[in-house]
Amino acid sequence: MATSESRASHATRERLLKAVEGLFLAHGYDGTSARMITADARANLAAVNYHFGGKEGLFQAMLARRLDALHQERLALLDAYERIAAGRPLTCERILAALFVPALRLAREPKRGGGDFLRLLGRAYVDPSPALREFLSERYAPSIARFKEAFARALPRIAPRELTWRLHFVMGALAYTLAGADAWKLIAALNPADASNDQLLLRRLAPFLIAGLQAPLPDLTGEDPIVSLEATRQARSRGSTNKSRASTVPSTKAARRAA
Amino acid sequence: MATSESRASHATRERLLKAVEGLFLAHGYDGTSARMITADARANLAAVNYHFGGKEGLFQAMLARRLDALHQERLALLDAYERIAAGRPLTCERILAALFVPALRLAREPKRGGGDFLRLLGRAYVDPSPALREFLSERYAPSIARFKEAFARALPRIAPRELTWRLHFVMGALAYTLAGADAWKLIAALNPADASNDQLLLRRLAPFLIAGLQAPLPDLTGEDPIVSLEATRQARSRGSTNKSRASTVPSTKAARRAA
DNA sequence: CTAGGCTTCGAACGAGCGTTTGAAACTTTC
DNA sequence: GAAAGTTTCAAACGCTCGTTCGAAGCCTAG
Repeated sequence: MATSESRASHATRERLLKAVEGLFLAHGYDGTSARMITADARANLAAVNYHFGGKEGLFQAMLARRLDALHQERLALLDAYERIAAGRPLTCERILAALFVPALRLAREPKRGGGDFLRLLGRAYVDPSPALREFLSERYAPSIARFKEAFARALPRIAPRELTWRLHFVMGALAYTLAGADAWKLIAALNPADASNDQLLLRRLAPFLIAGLQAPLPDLTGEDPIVSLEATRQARSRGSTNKSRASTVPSTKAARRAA
Repeated sequence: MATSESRASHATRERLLKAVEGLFLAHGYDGTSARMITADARANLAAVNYHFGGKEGLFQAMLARRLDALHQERLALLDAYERIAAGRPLTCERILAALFVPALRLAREPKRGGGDFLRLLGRAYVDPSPALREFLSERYAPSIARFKEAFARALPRIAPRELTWRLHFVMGALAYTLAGADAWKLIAALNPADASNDQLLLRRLAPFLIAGLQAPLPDLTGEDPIVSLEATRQARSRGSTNKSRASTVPSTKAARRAA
């Protein structure tokens, strides 16, 4: 003990983490190779395995460094709210605030999160690689469980099974919207006071998520009310623009015969 | 001419398209290999190159088959709305309806879309592979341009540059939310009348997107109103749960020394 | 100054990747 | 039923992947 994790500069470690952060954002897990990372970090190829045990370990360390802080603050905020509530169930608004206020705060802290934090959150949420999916779902399962419990007390009418799905949806919509909101912020690049956009954005997002959480269970059994009031006839009767469109994708057989 | 595209059964082509659809949904572009696809489709490895010219061509053909129909219906609906409007600008609600009503309709048509259509839409939108990103942005640029033009007429106060960003955000939020809404639908797996959930979902999403589109330009210049009303003190003063957390990710140096 | 633990380095390994090839099998046409 | 065209097949190609290895370099403590 006390040997590693402390003394030396670990400059290479830091450079690798920085590099993999940017590359993961741009290319995802499968699209980022160890050689790309070490080239970007100006480190030797073997450094990934030496410092992190492999590509998977490097990505997990990068994600843990960013997301541990997020879930830590989320739980702290949830604790604070529940202490204030003194036993009574929290409102959905409060629980949602505990979910995304820390995300916004970290996005504004260059040290623990940074400007790309929200985009990183979105990427991590949608990346299909099992190495990341398993890591995230395992490591943050306790945090998710705490929030699920809070929602269960706030929404006693929703069965636990359904609540699991809805919470999953909330987390997804949150990550997705925040990730999108990052591009949003680029709009105000000229104006340095871009902060309140986040606040406005979430003020609008919250009612949407709350409505979704409280939505009635599927017992309306209506025939098919969908899309009924919206132009059922137009798009069908008209042959649309024209049908020459599909030819843009070559069928390749013709291409090979030509050669 | 007239030789290909028509006569034979093309059963292998169809099986490959079906297989790549499911595999892309589960593993993304980089995570899906040609060998996985041909194994799943019970076809020879070379079939991918014979029928589609390569892995990239197969993915593009699969996406084109699903998304061409979407954008075709979107444009047809936009045309219909503009014909009714007779020169006057459309409302944002109408334009948004032209964007996502076709998506919902295709999701309910097993032939041209299918139950996984919305998830496929989301995956396609977030996949980081250049082969897909370039293809999508090039092929559907005209469609996007048409909608941007419609929004520009509906929102004359928003500068074109900003509108580009906001439209991009709308498309993202739409795809993301619809993709999330698919998991949503699994809730009602028991109940076959799960249709109106989509409608409800989009009824809530539309006001959110419209508010975002019409949001005032960043001129509030407030100091830093963010997160001010939400628990600035609690999460900081308290050391949160405990700091033993980070040990779950091994530093690998210790692991290697132990061996 | 020297010994010993970290860290870096170049080189190589086996495995899996997308793609190519030429022959075999099948289908269609006359 | 032979000829021509289309599709399938097994095998191999060159390449990149993540990982491993032993030697060399570096820093620090004795």
